[in-house]
Amino acid sequence: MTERSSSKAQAITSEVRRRIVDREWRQGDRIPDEAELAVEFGVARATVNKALQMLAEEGLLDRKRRAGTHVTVNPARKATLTIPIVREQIEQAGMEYSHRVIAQKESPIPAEIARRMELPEGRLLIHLRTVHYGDGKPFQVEDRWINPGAAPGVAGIDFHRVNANEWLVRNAPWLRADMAFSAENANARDARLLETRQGSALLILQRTTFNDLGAITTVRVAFHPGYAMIATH
Amino acid sequence: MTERSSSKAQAITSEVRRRIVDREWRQGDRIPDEAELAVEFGVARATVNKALQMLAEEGLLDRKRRAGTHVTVNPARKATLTIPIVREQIEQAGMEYSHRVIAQKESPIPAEIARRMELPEGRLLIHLRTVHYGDGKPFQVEDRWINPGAAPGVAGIDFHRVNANEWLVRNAPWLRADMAFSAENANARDARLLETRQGSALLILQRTTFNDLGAITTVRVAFHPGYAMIATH
DNA sequence: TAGTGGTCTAGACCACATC
DNA sequence: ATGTGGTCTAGACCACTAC
Repeated sequence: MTERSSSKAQAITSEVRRRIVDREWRQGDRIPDEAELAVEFGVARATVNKALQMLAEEGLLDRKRRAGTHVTVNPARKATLTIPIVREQIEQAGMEYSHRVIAQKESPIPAEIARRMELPEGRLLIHLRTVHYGDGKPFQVEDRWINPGAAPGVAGIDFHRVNANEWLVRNAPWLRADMAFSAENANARDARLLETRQGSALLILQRTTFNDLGAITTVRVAFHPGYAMIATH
Repeated sequence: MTERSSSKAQAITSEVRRRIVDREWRQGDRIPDEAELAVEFGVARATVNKALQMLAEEGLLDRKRRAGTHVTVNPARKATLTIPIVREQIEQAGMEYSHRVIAQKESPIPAEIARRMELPEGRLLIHLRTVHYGDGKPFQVEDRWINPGAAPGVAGIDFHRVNANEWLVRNAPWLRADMAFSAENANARDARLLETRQGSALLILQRTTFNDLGAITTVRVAFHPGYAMIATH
């Protein structure tokens, strides 16, 4: 084995990855079965199983009962994004965090929001618009709808004093989330709040979270121009 | 246990998730240790271990030796994006795929590309610009640099005939990838190729891949206006 | 230093897809 | 029908770190 790692399973993933990258095992090839690899590497089959399952999750291997394990032909690229809590992100960058609530009120939800939250149109939800700043410079604008029906206790909260994101994270854990990234030209309101010119390209993140009571919250985040979201693999 | 699932470990993750969402176990709480849960659920400790490790990877639990397992206080939201191969994506949408190579030539790399690829400035690489179409409508514009030093055999390929993305995926598997999403206003060239107006907000994906020989390729993909990248959790 | 999670093993049985 | 991966078990030892 070329690589020593913290664990045997890790060492096996490294070695299998190497064989694939060095094209000893090519796309579409069937690789030896778990029992054979267990003998080759001198470990239990369960250890090989763990290693190969990690690589399958990464998308490098295709595994099927009876058919065996094959090197994936067209690996779809998977990327993991971490969407941090705004305040933490800003503070980690060494800037001072602040935020300003532009509006907090109860409103009937428009059709688009109803669709995203899988709720009937016109339902009364809490509508919240906030700007988050780093060292006084606008970092992101947040347009959020909160469903008290799925977030008990939210009705009495004054989000001028409490950060909505953090209150929700702490008090309404979710089971499922929908998320989408896109780009939009800044409208007049975005431009004003982000202190940029109308038409600037903004990275937009839309996220809706659900628990067993339904949609908790949906939010549209517009980042300041030039912001890039980094992913890893 | 409330939920029956395909496997015991899955059933345990569901039940633990339920206890967290229902706030039986609250943020910061220490949960029972693996041995106790194994007794409660009537399974081996290894099975509990597998279940809790899955939840820890998801970010719902914090696990430390000796300190035990705690419900994460500020769960950072993780999202997994799948970046499909263009052709497959277009065909899956029921459209006919085509592409057009705008330029293929050897050029010295500019500073920005050199930095991204961790190569010396001025090195001669293959520079490729391609537009991908769905039913004849521009879907994305790709501006790519390929390093023959890390992708042996690439020098002789005519990318007018072979799709670069697919050739690379098949012939130069990577070990590491850097990736970033951002938004840019369409420049004149983007606008012309995507058949949109200059200044449109475009979702931009930049990706650089590496193997043990160094950077294989770096690419800037500009999607057509309105495109959204969907993530799951 | 002791309690907790991390990992591994040898063996077993099962589920599934292909042969 | 049979070979392959999926999962589980009981037990063991180890590595970390909070106490």
